[in-house]
Amino acid sequence: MSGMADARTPPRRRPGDVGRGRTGGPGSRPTGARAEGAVRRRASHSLESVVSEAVALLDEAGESALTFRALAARLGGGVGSIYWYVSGKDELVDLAGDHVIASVLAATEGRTHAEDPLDDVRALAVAFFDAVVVRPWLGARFLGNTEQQPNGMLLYERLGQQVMRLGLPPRQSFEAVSAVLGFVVGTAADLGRQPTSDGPERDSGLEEHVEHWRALDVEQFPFVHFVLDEFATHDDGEQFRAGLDLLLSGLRLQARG
Amino acid sequence: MSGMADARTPPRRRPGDVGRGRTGGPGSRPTGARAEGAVRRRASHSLESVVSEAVALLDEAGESALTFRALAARLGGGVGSIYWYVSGKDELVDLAGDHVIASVLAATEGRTHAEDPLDDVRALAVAFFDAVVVRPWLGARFLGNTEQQPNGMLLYERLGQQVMRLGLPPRQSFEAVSAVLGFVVGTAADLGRQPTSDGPERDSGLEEHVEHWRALDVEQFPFVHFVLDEFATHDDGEQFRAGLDLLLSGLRLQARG
DNA sequence: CCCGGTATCGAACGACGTTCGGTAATATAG
DNA sequence: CTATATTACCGAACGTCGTTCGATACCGGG
Repeated sequence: MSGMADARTPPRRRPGDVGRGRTGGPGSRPTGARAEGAVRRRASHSLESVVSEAVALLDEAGESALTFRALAARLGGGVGSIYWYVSGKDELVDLAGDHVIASVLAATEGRTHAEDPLDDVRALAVAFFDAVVVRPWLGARFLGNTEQQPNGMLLYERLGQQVMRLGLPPRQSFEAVSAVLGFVVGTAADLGRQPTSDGPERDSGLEEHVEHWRALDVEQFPFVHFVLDEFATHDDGEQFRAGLDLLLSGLRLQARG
Repeated sequence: MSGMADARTPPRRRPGDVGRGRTGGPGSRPTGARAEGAVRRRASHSLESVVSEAVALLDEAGESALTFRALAARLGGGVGSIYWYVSGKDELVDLAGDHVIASVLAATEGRTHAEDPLDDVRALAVAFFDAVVVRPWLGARFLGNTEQQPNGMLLYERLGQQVMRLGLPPRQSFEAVSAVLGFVVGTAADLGRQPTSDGPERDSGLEEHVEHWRALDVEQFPFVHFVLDEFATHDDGEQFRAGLDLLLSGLRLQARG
């Protein structure tokens, strides 16, 4: 977005190829802790700590909170050090997203396949949705990138393997998986907007929203008034699953046809 | 994203309430043209010109190209002037998005209702998709805001009115409209990534992508290889409509329930 | 003519991503 | 053990960004 004008020059190098920068060498310490006596004045990082602290920062205070300066402070080091592990902010956010997807995959791994392939698809979709809905930054960034990151790829494959069991031709299988993924990410990003204020007032601005809707002219907005109560009392997860079921029942229909 | 730290203080005022800042006064000129003789050294703007130039900037060169400095230069004026019309960048992008949605609404207005309500839903959804898929900035920004902007609200209502004709109860109607909108925006944002390179090489990086997929291990990624050819030859619009039809056929099933 | 509201201007500010020369810590060689 | 190379870290400095603010031009009504 700024700084130099032009092409993306990669950093000098990367420690290993994947994983930690300082694997297990002597004096290897956890996440950038401070001096452990009186020795060692410089901090020590690792790709893992950089990425997971980035995720923490994003989860705690949103996309705007992830700055190289804030991240460096959190790691107890300097700004420039981060560039040893990532080539820039884009890559950092990509890695953070992939990190989250990895946890989704881990959480759903090993689940024995249900008899109905679509039950497996649903379970995977719901798990992914739950991870994205509380992370607006993930939805916004991952649209369009989902199938590019390693773990995004794995998620895509896992979903696809279940759809394959339906016996549809390649084209329809491809379209089905893309549709499910698009729906999940789109809906999750669309719904994930609660300020998470869990104090005494946890309207999270919803009542305010409802009031705004109610104030609209009934004759000009008949539908809005028709569904106003539903909007006021809706649960995001339920709403998502209802939409997902519409999509999946359409898919089942196609599989039978 | 930066500058001052805290609360959003609105600007001094807004010229009218909606529309032009200098409505039709003497010497009112189109979009910030330069001096028309030797007189008048200062530029003159309007909310409309500010917003439409912002849209043009976004469409021509993407989200990062929308800068207050670039916009001011395009309008032939100074940076500070823009703040007379909008309170900040957020509002500017919101207005730009609403501007685009307004054009979608205008383009689909007056279409006589088809016999099948779902045909109307589909037409509206496709029109909206087409507008978003070529505008990544719209998708990314409008997730979660869709139902907040005036024209977003109108789009929601228009979609809802067609769904109402299915005779479903409020809850299911609400869920259906939300699902369709989420799917449209999500999928559009997901697909809208062509670099629009229309030179001799218009792979737009797709072949590169295909190669990357092909290189994956067949045993570990059976689904990816199963749909590889489809991915290589797919058309975004077709893919979207196929997914939309799945969703709509599920909805039809529910309406017959 | 002047005067007050309206609209425009651009220098300046702080935060941001990124670069780069320098340096500490460690590994390896002699 | 010393010398040297490699690895990892550091933070001042640069250019761009959104935003603010006092100054100033424009304009219609007294």
